[in-house]
Amino acid sequence: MNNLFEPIKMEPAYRRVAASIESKIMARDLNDGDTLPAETDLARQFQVNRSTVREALRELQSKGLVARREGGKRLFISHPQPADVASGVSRALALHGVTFLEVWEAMMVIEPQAAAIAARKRETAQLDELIELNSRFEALGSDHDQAIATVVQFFRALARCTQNRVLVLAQAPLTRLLSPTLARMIDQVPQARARIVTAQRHLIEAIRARNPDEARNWMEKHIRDFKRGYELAGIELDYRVAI
Amino acid sequence: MNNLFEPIKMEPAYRRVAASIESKIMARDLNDGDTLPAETDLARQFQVNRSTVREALRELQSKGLVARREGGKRLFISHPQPADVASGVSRALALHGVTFLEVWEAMMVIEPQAAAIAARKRETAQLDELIELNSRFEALGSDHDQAIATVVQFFRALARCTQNRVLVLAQAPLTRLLSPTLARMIDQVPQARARIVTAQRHLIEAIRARNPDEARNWMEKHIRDFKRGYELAGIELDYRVAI
DNA sequence: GCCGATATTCTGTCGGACAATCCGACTGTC
DNA sequence: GACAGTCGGATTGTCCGACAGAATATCGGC
Repeated sequence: MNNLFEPIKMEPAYRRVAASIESKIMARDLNDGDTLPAETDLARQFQVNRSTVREALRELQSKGLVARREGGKRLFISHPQPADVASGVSRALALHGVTFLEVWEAMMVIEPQAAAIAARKRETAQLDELIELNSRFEALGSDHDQAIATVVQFFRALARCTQNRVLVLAQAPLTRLLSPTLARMIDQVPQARARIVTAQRHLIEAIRARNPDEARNWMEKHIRDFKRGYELAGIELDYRVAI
Repeated sequence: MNNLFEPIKMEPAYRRVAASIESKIMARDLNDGDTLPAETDLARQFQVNRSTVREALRELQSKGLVARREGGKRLFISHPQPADVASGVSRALALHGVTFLEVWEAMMVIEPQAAAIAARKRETAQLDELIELNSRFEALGSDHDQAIATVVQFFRALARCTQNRVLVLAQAPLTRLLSPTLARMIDQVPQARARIVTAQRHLIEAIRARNPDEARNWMEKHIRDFKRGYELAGIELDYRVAI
């Protein structure tokens, strides 16, 4: 049966301080770039000890709501950077033991559609970036780490072409989780590089021509190819991704 | 010209402590449910002050890597809960001023495909949950908050039908960002509720019959309907979402 | 106005302290 | 044996005070 009383929650001071600052940020009462008052000042305002304020600040810092400028001392209000958010998501997924197959399936959901949208909305500079990344990938020698980094950058750049920050953020963790296993695949499947170059070329052409269907189809092929590559490389598909 | 030496980065002790514990967790050297040593003990092991350890712990706590059991005192290793991760993502998107249109577009990318996969992979218990949520939504009176919560739960439950944790996590922030504006829409468009019930019924039927195409089509209609509802409610589509 | 030296501020870290409270063990009662 | 009291140790939340070193502001000189 149902309990009559809810457990009362005694939130510690450092959490209340953090929540208070956070709400000011979310309400845009404190804006991006504003400098936060000094710790002693905050301690005075909240009527708590500086240690307590510091613990609250660590929390905000790891949420990405405040940050320190390069080599700087004072804290500034900042907005969570996509890279940080994405790394948090990847960490969570990795810890939950998500398999390669799940990541791949999610990419099959997102990437082809993203490519189609990119074909409709891309801007010239973004197309140039894709072209640049493609030729850089082709020019790379045997440095596999570089190669994988370039492939990942290609995916990210393509996501940016959609002009949709939600899609950019949804996609970032996927490529991040993919890259370690992608390394193994490129190592062991000789023809992988050529196939990637080809797919990228066709994608670029479709996006240049603003042809969504063609872009979607090629992206689908491209992603499907990854799975084929994994199978060829003898990597089990229920391999738990790691970062 | 290029500098010979890179600036060495002097990471503060609390960050090194946090990184050290985090790496132990990521390497599964510390497993889910294990109790963390007491603060004084950690301070002794790392040879730093307890205050320093505490700042490190706050960081891990807000990343969701350690948590405290209900009313407990000791810290335990835990895996980031999807809800926490999703709320971090939504916060980031909201702070970046993402518009309703971007969220909607992302939903158009993810949800129909997710529905198709759900139709292929759902289990019986999950289908029952969808049915339950649908009838609960229909039975609800004029309590709009309850209604929206139920709609959101329906989306989440449908995502779980895909058996894909990546999709679940990718989708969660979207519904979260959608719900505040969804409230406004249901308030102002009288026929909205009936249309939602109908769409959910058709979705359930398609998923029950394991018919991916039908599920995809109905989900597409369903999401498209949201946008129509917004237009009817006179909500501007470049409205910045908030949480 | 620009530049360098100096003073000031602020952070990172430390040590110690104390109340609250959680936990486990122990005890006695029904 | 199940259960309510009691008690002591362990642990957290919070505080205080302190100090070195780095970043920042100030000021005098050109």
